[in-house]
Amino acid sequence: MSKRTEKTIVDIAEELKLSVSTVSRALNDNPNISARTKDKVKKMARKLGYRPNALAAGLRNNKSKTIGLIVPRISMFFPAAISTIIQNKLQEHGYNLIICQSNDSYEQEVALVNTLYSARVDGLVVSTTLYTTDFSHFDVFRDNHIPLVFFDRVPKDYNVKVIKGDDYLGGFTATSHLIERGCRDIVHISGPLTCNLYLERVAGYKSALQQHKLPFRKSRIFYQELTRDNAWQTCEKIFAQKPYPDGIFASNDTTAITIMEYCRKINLRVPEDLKIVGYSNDPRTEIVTPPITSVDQYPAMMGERVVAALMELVTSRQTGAPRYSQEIIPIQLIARESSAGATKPVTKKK
Amino acid sequence: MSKRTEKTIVDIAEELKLSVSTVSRALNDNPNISARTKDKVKKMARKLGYRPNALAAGLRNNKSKTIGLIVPRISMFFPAAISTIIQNKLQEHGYNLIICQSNDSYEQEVALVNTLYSARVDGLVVSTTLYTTDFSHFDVFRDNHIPLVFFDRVPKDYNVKVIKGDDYLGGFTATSHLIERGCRDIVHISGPLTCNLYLERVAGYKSALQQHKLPFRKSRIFYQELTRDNAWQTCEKIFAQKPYPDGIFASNDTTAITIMEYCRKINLRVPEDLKIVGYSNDPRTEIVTPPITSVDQYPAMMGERVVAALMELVTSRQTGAPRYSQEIIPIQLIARESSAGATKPVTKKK
DNA sequence: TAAAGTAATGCAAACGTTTGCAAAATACAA
DNA sequence: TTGTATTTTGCAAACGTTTGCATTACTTTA
Repeated sequence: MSKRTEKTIVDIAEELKLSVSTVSRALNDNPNISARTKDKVKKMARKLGYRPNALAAGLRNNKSKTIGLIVPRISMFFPAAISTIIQNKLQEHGYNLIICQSNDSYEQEVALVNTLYSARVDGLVVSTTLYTTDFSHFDVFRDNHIPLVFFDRVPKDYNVKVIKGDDYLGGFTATSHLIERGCRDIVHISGPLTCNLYLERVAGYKSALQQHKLPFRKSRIFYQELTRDNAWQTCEKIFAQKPYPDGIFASNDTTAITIMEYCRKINLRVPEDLKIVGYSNDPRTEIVTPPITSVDQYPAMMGERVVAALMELVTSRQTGAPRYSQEIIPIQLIARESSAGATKPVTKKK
Repeated sequence: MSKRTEKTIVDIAEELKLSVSTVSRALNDNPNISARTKDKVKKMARKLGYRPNALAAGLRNNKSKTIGLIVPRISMFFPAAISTIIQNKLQEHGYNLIICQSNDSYEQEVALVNTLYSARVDGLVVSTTLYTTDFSHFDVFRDNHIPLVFFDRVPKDYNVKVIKGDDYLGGFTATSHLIERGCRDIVHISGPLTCNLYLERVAGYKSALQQHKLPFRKSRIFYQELTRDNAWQTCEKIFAQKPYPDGIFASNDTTAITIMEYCRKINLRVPEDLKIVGYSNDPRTEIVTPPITSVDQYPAMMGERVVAALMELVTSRQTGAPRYSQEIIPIQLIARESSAGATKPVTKKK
């Protein structure tokens, strides 16, 4: 019985003795409807409390004015920051955003891709799971030429639009920074190598060591999901026996912060005894004591580029515009107290 | 040309020489379709790469299996935590979630409510803007009996389902705690009173003072948007002249953290010279030095209750189930170092 | 005043589902 | 076998829009 109040353009048409097509056109500001009619229609629409039905319009037009977004989790700084930007930018373009979290589960990601396809989103933005190595669940989008953009955690060997940070340079810069500040035995705590961006940071780390003629040792690098618990456990391993490292480059800030807490517990001074660099420039790095050096990834810029790329794809759905390409967002090292110390000459060996 | 690949149930029907109705029923596991037919249909659906069109189904059924969520911003701890819970819970119920941010702008909130209505969401969950005092933009939902649930920042005098924290008790507990730890001159930094929950916390603050026979002074309470910048400025005001307060109860953790940083800058010892209590139990309170006492609001519980309430409303759309009621989620004070100190007897005056 | 041109409106089909009701096919009983 | 009950399937309308094409209503010009 409650449904009696839902007005449609048919109601407007009847009320005004016009045809539905005229009403539809009037509401959409079609140029060949007279100004007077438009006015009448809009007034009546307001009077009746008419609300357009996006489902019906979407069905007819084959577009929903909705974009899907899949991120690992919304509670982590970097994806949250990007989601915010994307949401606000898309709003300006008149698009809605369906934000979904995969919780870093491959199965959930697959399920989400399918429901978002069913929802007939006009485009999909994804930062993949840590463990996504098979990308065939995105085929529906790619093969149907529905705009598809990946950011940050992006696929390897899958032709698609990609916007990522400069992770190689990030790893290289972070490590070089530690070396320049005097570190000679640097541990790297990395995410799992199934995720491409960690691979690149590791490559940057290695390359920095090499360039400064420092030995690379497999035992000085750890691969793990970068959670607080794992960080703590790894610290226990690292500091179970001497010699202690004099620097740690952690591939996220949660890990870096946890390392610092561990150091406090075992009375290791940061930065005097151990220097730490994190990744992402999470605001938390600034409020801990001492503040932690980190690698900024310019989330705002990345978010804006994602939306720009998406809108390009959306508007050029059938033109021959290239559906894939890779864009690299720069990084910047933000030096803070956790890696302070005299910049030492780096060419001479210890 | 790309559209040629989009299969529909009509294609399945033709392929199988069945009617579309049979195919539809088969896919929906309707009981009076034979098992053999169901099997055939599902096989063919898979073979053709059929994907249901949620828009069409939604139009026909007058439901979209989608819920809308409006929060001030997704990058703040509390709304982010709740959103995560809500999203994951809804997924279990087979619902999609459209997360939107109002950025604490009333105009944006109004706009979002309208587009979400147009999108024909099956329900709406809202934590309002700081400045929302007129709630008439929600009338469309309320009057059409579309499930509508508010949490945390909830309306006043607007009959609707509400799930909120125990803000009065939170304010009371936080203040009492400071008093018990020896504070006699307690500043309260509150959010704007347009938002109901701050009003209640203020009431709790006052009542605690009164109960311990401490004077309430208007000059010791500040109303502001609880940002980092505002917190810093307020600190400058507070510490521009003596006597300094010996305790501050801040209505969010960002403010509490900023106060602590300010204290470090002016060499005021926390907790010896000044004790601090925040609100929300943001994980950041735990990693700063010293860790900050805060009031936990049980976001997980609140999120779960929100979804439960929503699902109740959704499933009992036309039964006479009450569309409004208020639920209070408990709070708990988490005492940390920022308010440490001997528990002093509180009855005797200074 | 009629012809021709332009502006404004209407008709009807289509988008992809679901579902009440009718019809057909099968099973069961006599 | 025939009739009846039961299971399975099909027909067609409906959901609320949009849009190509046809039609009608106005202007303008000669």
